[in-house]
Amino acid sequence: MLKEDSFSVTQDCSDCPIRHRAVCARCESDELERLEDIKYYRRFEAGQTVIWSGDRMDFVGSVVSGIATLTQTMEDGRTQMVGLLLPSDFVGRPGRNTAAYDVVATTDMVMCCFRKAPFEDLMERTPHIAQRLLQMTLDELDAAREWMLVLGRKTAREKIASLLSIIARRDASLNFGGLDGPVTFDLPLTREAMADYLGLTLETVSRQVSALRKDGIITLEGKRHITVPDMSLLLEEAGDDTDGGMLV
Amino acid sequence: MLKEDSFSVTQDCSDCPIRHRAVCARCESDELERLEDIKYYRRFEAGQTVIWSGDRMDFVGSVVSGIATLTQTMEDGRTQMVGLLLPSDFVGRPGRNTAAYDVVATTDMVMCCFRKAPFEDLMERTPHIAQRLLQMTLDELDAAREWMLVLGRKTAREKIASLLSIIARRDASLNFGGLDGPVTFDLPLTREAMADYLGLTLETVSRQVSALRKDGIITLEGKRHITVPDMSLLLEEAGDDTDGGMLV
DNA sequence: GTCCGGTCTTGATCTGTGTCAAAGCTGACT
DNA sequence: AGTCAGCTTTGACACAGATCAAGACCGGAC
Repeated sequence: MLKEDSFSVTQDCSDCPIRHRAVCARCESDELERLEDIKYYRRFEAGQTVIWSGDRMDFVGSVVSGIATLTQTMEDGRTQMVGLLLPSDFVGRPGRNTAAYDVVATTDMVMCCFRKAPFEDLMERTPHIAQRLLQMTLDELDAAREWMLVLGRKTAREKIASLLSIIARRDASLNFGGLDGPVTFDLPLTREAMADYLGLTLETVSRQVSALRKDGIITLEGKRHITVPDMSLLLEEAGDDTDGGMLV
Repeated sequence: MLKEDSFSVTQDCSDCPIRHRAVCARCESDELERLEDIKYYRRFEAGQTVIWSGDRMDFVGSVVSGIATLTQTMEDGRTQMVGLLLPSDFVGRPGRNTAAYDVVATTDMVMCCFRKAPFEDLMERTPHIAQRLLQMTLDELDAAREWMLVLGRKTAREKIASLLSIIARRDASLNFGGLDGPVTFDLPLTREAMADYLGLTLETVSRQVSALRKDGIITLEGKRHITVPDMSLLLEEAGDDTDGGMLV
């Protein structure tokens, strides 16, 4: 279950600042009005595991700001990140989930609760929203499968390039920036988190990031601020000339 | 698009031999009757790619017999299998799919076509079936995420053990067999296909299968017929003591 | 300022898996 | 029966990435 004391309601949803891909009081007001249910913000603080593997999800929500990760763990402690939650991403599903949600940076979410179970409501009362939910789930499935290719077949350098291009793309689309000129963004993950995502060690991540810098594919300011002079070069490094959307 | 000449209608669905997890004329007759649409068998022959990456899926169906795989490919030819279709599995989704479906062994499917687009029909006319579709998609997503852990963090030996235990479990559940005593099954995949699934080379697969045999975890008759004397030993090798369901 | 913990980089070495190569097996076809 | 092609096994070696270890950097607490 959600640990009730790990977050707090901060404000009403009415000034939701960004467009959400899922359900959101601002952007989908006409659809959600009819649900007549509660919409509100919740804030999750960094460093917490807010949903545990095996928890039942009794809500739907959309990320407004911050970043969280979805992680699978083995008994001996090995972990694999299986998803990244960035602003505009949707959270929530019927039944139990199998991965743990860890908050990396303070994250605000728009939560939508329902009088009945959220998913019964969604399916019965608003089939068109249910259809969107299905579409988003399928998108996540596609993303997971593309990531399987990254994990199974790409080299360390290609993996790093893949991750950077995903984050760059996500960032650009949120800020309505283009991918033609240089792209600049802040890396929201530590080297260790990147390693967890890519099935590598943090040392290898560090080395490969340095290598990409030496080769002029990326520029670093500090540890986290990255500029990509030419996205097509990065995509080439990723072994990924299709510039179609990848990942979550 | 489905290559229309790559399969043929063989018989009516009325004698559908197995229970399907998805939609099936026999098992869900009351639900599907109301759709008043065509249900029929189609046979796909081994060695074909029947659906290509980027194809639009204009049908839903369920595997009756045979085996097919879902594969992602890079431009340089590296491939990663991202899903396995075994009897009782469901196929079909709105929109385009990103992976190619390859038929490994002659596969019969129950196809359900609709007067309108299949997924509009599903969502609008039968929300309870739509809900099942969502649930199945989520199950696939869970499976994909568990597989990401396998690909990213497990050793070759653990990967082999994971794959074998998945197939053993699927096989046992289809044949209503238990997992307590010895489990026997036929490996439906070549060493190369196993390697594609596991992000390994076929040589490594061969070596690790031999190693598991030498260590008494499995017994081989011929190349493909496998007996697992004690499933718990195999699960331990997989680094996977939870005997919960994995993968597709 | 100094200390300190967390993060990141770099180096040296080790090892698991890939690569290349050769040969064994098995079933299908003539 | 022989032969052939596809699949599989096994060996020798190479190399990418892991592991172990030492420091560098950087921001916050005091």
